[in-house]
Amino acid sequence: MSTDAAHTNAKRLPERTIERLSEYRRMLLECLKQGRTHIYSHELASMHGITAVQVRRDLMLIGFSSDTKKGYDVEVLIDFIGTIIDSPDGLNVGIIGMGNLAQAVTHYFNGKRSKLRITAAFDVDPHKVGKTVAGVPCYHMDTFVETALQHDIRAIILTSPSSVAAEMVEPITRAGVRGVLNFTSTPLNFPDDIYVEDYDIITLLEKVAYFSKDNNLVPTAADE
Amino acid sequence: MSTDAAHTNAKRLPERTIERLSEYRRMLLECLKQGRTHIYSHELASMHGITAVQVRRDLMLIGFSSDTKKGYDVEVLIDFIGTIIDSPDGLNVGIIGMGNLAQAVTHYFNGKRSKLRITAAFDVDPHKVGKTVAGVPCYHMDTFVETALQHDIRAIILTSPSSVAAEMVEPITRAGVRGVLNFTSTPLNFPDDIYVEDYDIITLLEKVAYFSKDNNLVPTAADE
DNA sequence: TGCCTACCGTTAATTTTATCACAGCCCTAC
DNA sequence: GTAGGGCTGTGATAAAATTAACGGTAGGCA
Repeated sequence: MSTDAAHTNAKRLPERTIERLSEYRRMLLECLKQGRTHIYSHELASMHGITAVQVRRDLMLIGFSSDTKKGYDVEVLIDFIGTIIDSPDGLNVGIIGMGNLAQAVTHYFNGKRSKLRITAAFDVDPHKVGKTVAGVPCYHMDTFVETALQHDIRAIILTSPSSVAAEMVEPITRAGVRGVLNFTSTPLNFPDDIYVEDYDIITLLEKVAYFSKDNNLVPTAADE
Repeated sequence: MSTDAAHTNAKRLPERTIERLSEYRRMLLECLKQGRTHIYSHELASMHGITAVQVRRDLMLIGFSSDTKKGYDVEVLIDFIGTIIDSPDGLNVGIIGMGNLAQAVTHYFNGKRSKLRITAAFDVDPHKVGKTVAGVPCYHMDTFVETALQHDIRAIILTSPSSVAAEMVEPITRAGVRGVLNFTSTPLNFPDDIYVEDYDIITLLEKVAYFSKDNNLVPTAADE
């Protein structure tokens, strides 16, 4: 009764499923490049270190089903995943902070087939503003809202220094952005209707370090 | 019978809890810097956009408990989290591929109080090998195994090009590394006793893009 | 001092996510 | 043809994570 789509039987896909779909697709593109036309669920699974059931379940969730028992048609599946996770007309992405990380991200995109386009970068460094950095025009942060609106930017990659990250919330919200990938180590309070993915590299590394330890258990009912 | 600690009542902490603990700590350090001595669970919670119950539960899981009702002692909690997620003597980290991403990661570490030390970088570019890049000595990838052993490197940040990522598995395994943070878009098959965290930036961005869409629901039992 | 508020720690319930198990069917081989 | 094997799709089950509920108690205040 509370969802705005309560009258239809619609369901939100699990976040992990979305991540895996993205990974499946990239693997499938690789397979396609190698001339492969069909692939079994267990093959796709082992490539990702997961189980075949997981793959089939994910595909079931998006309503994909194979018309043959010779595995999934690679090309068809690629397109189908695209209908789920892509926006039909693509989606413009802006990036705030044009340092090493931003340049790395931008370069990652080169050569990748994707409906995502990084169309504008923002920085305050006068050496970068007005130039094209890593193939993306760089604007001054002061002009963020109007430029973002001009470019119809819907998602933001935030790579500014953590110390100024909080100041970005207001302009990002005002520019009508719908999703934020936050590389900053500052948790940000956006309105609920903006999707935020916090992705702090220190946290990740500390997590890896924790699970790299020999002793990563915690005593429970045990006493001295 | 399979765990080496089966005789004690020990439990593995949830992955999410580890991530949050890392985030709590960084926030607490920030609070400490601002002269704050105590903090309530609901304050810590709202800073991270989660609930107070979640915070209290996480702290319960690691066996932390406050001796007062005036909130948690910031400094004490910081140290306690450290006893859980840090290795007592710190942990040496190596980084493979010294491009933009690696330099960004390395810079992120500067000024952060952490038991993690990036002590060696590896690349194949002769312009980088033998020099100090972002404060870290850079060795040739050919010398990886012996150098990693010398430095007692336990965790690896993998930022090489995806196309050669698979070739890194063997030397990393051979060097006795226990954890890998894989920024590559290639899923890697390490032995089970090596902890791997796959973090592909394209996947993340596609996820953000998906949840940025207006329509991210999937029909279930609904028909035409 | 003694009530009252509000915060903490913990158990229980719920929700979400992943795994198991199996029915059905296409494909292959004979 | 047709019997058998192997792959898919999915209901049932289990595991993981989050959220709710509540008793206990320190601290504030009259």
